[in-house]
Amino acid sequence: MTGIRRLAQHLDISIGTVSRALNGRPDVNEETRRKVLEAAAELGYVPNQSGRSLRQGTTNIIGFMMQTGTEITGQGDTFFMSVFDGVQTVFARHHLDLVALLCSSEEDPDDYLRRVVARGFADGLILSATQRHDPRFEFLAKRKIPFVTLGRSLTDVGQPWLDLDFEGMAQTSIDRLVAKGHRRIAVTRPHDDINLGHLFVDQSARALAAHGLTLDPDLIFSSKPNEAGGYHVAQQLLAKKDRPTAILLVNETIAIGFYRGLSEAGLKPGRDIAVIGRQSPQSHFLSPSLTGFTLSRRDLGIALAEALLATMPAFSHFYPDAELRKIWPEDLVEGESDAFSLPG
Amino acid sequence: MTGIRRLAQHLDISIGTVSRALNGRPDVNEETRRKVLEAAAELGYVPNQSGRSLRQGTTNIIGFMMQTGTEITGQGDTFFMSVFDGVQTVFARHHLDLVALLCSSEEDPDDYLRRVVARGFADGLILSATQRHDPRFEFLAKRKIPFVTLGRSLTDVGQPWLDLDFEGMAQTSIDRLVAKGHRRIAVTRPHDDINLGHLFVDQSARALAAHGLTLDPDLIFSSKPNEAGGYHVAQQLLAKKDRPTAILLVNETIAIGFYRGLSEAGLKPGRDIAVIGRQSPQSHFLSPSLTGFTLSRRDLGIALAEALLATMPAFSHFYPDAELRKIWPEDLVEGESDAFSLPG
DNA sequence: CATAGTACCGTAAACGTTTACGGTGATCGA
DNA sequence: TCGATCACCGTAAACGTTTACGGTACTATG
Repeated sequence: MTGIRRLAQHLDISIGTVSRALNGRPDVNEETRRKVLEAAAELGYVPNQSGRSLRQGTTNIIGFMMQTGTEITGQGDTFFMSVFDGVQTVFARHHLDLVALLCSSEEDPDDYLRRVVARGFADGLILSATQRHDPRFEFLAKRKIPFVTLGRSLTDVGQPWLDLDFEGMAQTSIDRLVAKGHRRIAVTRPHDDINLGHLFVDQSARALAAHGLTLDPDLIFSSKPNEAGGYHVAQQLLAKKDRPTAILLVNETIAIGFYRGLSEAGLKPGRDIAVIGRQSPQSHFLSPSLTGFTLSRRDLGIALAEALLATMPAFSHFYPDAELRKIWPEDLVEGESDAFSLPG
Repeated sequence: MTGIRRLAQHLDISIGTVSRALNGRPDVNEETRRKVLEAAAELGYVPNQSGRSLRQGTTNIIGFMMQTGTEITGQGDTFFMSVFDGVQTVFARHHLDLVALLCSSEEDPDDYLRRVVARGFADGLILSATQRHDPRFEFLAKRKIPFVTLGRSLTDVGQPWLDLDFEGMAQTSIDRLVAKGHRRIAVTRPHDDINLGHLFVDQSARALAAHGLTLDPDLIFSSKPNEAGGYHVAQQLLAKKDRPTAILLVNETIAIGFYRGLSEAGLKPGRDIAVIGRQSPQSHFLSPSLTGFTLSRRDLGIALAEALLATMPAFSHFYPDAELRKIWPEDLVEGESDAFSLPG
């Protein structure tokens, strides 16, 4: 005798009533409900998730898909941990659990997702590292699995998304640097086809064009999103004959390596080259201090969770006016790294 | 008509045979097995996990419990991502999935674990951030849930564990610094009751004692395991009248903040104070280069997975001689940060 | 008092698997 | 030819829930 049956026997009532009492159904006497809850606590009863989800086709789990490989690690770390925390605070209100679905670097992300969905693992999903053309979107849409993405994509199936304001960052940065007299400005972009790279580079080019300048294709540096990538960017940059006077770093983690690369060549950000990047817990301890964009990762996680729940029938009424598609604003924190300016 | 029943109907055989074919049972004709597998692939059939786990009481999921809070983030980031990758490569061989169980910073870890277990969420667990006295151990042992911990504890319920060699690191570091003439050596430790702090500090004291020296309680700095913690340690250290000439940093992430704190006061590691810490992807880009310990996180993950599986009846025969309790060796990478030495 | 309505509860089916058990036809040895 | 063995397959129960449905006792209403 296990589970709900044990509880029912202990109370000498039917399992149906026990279930109703526990699930807050109206048609159960408040007195018996009290007894049931009491006994459940006493016996440490927790509903078996397999039985429950088999019956209702729902798992109370939301999956956040991530890759465990070392390549993506650079941006996967503390950033997501903080986002998770925001997501959790929202989910906790609805008794939903968040788990990170860890796709091994050895497995194809699309295959992995297929498996997860077919198994009926989660009621909803959060995707990140969205590719420019992302087959996962259509797959999920076809199966009617609610999901939200952190990152826009050209593949649009009507799902909600949140994204960082890469275009705004590009625009603001370029305007700022041009105002300081810079004409030859470099940008970085991730090495893969992740969508944010396109957004950032394209907008940088447009912003430069608005000032009558062009983005030299030779000054677009691809880099892996980690410290080593930044170091490599510095090396590439230093090898150029006609060195740029300013650079935009799209990724948060590469600044550290980039600084190191510069300093090994005797160069200093803010004195010899203007650098604008993005803030992170690590970058706060760079010297000279980094001029860069910042945002509340926790708030981002909250918004992400709300956008997802707003599209799930069971929860949508809680979030009637959630922002389903939002470009998240970022603030520029002024540091010393872009102090370098050129005579008008 | 769904699931296995659909598949069976499509092939015009019974669901029992389909199930046996898919699960590799011996008593099924190889020809029919081929047909079943073919049809399964064609129709994209994947067994429903709820049904399966309800029946067999097993989930094929291993959970890695983590906290999402920002405090622990400092050590939760890239370190675990790499460990995950190693764990995954082992699990993939057995069709086990690894998920990260994200305990919100707002929830008590013990309560969270209780919930996870009661729900029958995972077949096995990996715990990290082990406390000196960790109630989770006894709880899991009582329920006979297989688990392995990353980190020793005073609470021993016979479970396998792997741990970093904090005592070895302390010993090696102290010996090395004493040989360079240092007498007044500071150490750091995590701010909470996590076990590794005790191991590290105690062994440092013993190692000093072996040289006839003592560990000044005033030179034991508690810090949060992140960059800000390191910065704070530097400030505390600089405020001492009788400043130590060397310091051991137990955590990987604090070096960056510590460096920054020193440099703001015009001090330089390796010139004004000897620093020994632990390597991380970030620390590679510190200047002067950090003398510190390193290890293969991926291999650690592999060993962790093997130790866990060795204690699970269904898999133990695959790992007859897995190391169930191992202190993981680390290598010292010599950098410039401990170049500072004192006259004999 | 008869009827309708209400509040509460028990019964049993259903979710999708796995697997013990039994059954069928074929092969084989005597 | 006949039983025994074997390879293979179908049947049905079971895992722990939820929930539609129906039933009972009580209350209200006329």
